[in-house]
Amino acid sequence: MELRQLEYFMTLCRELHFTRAADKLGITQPTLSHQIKALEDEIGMPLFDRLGKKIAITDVGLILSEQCKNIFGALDNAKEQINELKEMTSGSIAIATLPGELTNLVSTLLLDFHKNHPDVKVRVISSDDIVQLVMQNKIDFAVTIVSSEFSSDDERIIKIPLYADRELSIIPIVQPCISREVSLVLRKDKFVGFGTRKFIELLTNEIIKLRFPITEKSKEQIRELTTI
Amino acid sequence: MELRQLEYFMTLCRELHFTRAADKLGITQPTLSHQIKALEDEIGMPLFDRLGKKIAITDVGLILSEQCKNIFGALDNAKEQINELKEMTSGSIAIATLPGELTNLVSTLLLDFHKNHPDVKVRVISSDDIVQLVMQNKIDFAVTIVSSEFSSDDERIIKIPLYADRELSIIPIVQPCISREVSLVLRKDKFVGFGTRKFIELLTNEIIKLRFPITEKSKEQIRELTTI
DNA sequence: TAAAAATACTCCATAGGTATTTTAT
DNA sequence: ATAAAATACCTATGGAGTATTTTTA
Repeated sequence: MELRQLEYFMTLCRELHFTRAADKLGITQPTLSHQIKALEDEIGMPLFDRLGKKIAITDVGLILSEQCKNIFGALDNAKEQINELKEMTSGSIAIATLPGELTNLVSTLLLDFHKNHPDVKVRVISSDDIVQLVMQNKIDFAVTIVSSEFSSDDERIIKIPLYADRELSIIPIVQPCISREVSLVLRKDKFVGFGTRKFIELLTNEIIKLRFPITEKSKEQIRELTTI
Repeated sequence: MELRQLEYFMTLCRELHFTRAADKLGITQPTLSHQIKALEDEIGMPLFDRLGKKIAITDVGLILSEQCKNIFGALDNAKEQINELKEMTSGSIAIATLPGELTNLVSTLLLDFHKNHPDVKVRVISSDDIVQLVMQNKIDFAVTIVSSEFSSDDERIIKIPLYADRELSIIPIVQPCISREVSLVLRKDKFVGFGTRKFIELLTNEIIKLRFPITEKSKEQIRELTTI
């Protein structure tokens, strides 16, 4: 069984007409007949009922066609995801972070990223006036700390919260809610194109991974405090 | 791209060693190298990093392998389902029903079944002493009305409720609960083998479909009564 | 009898093999 | 020095084509 044969089969399912299906596939009718027969022989049961000039799909054919939808769906997914990756293997990305811990955090991630995508030029800018840089299109996106109520007056700006300090607020008595959060800030119109979306996914995953132990530790400390 | 190549690819993913993978596949190492290269050429990116003697899967390879799992999963499903159908295309089935409406119901379904599986001999017995027939192995299974508390003293007997009259009991004032239900009765040791399982699935689906409008209508009537 | 599918055969593209070279431990 | 992958080249299976026959509406 080969993908080519399944492709032929699915076209014939749609057309229910050998000559027409063969035409759509850019092959001749005898070739299609042969390949369908080969499939049927391998399966050991007919896929179509030959009712004179008309043909109809059998139960077996129906089962196969259902699974073929999954197969070709998976192939499409693979192609789409790979194309996203391809877009990441060239071009350049400029990122800004607040000076301090965040800069180190992002830098570490970028070392890994550079290893996997050596052809992508990445520039990291450490600045205090980050949102301005995003708005002026000087950088692709920024990782920074903003108040959780932050929303830019510019509609093109998107804020993606990565983690919030107020995680600790589950015990408000011990630690009052700090309403600020580490966020990814970027322009809406930058969100698509040259693999930025994929890169952001990667970045957020890694940041969440990195921060997780800290959060855990905090929770542990809180639990200790509360179980006295 | 062909299934054969994806098969090769998945084996190489597991082995991470061309010679060993080729050996497992029953082909030679150069053939495997060729086919993997052909895949990589078609995709336009390497699937494996060649690090001297060791090889490692790339991000692209990882994406493809994930989707391949879905593809081969779908193929396995197709094969399994088709094999179930195959078992249904020969042999014989004997069914018993209570005289009356049920017999007609089942007969209608059997006409369709016979059309799709002309090689299967189906015998329908209309009898009052149904459970006895099942227990004596004289029939494969029965569709009958039993009390909802029914359970045979014979451990080999299985009861599969198809639908219950007490559906109506949601408004106990209008229609008191009738604790009897239409059930499929069969022997546990008959449950597997020559497609009986698949046929029961088909039968229950059809019966539920046939009864559904009636149930719906009842529900409608009930709603009308209650919304006065 | 006309239109569609099946069959018979021929051809060549490519999967697969053998022999060898290259490369990295 | 050795083990593994890549490369070169050859072979042959089977996918695809043309010509023809069979079938049925």
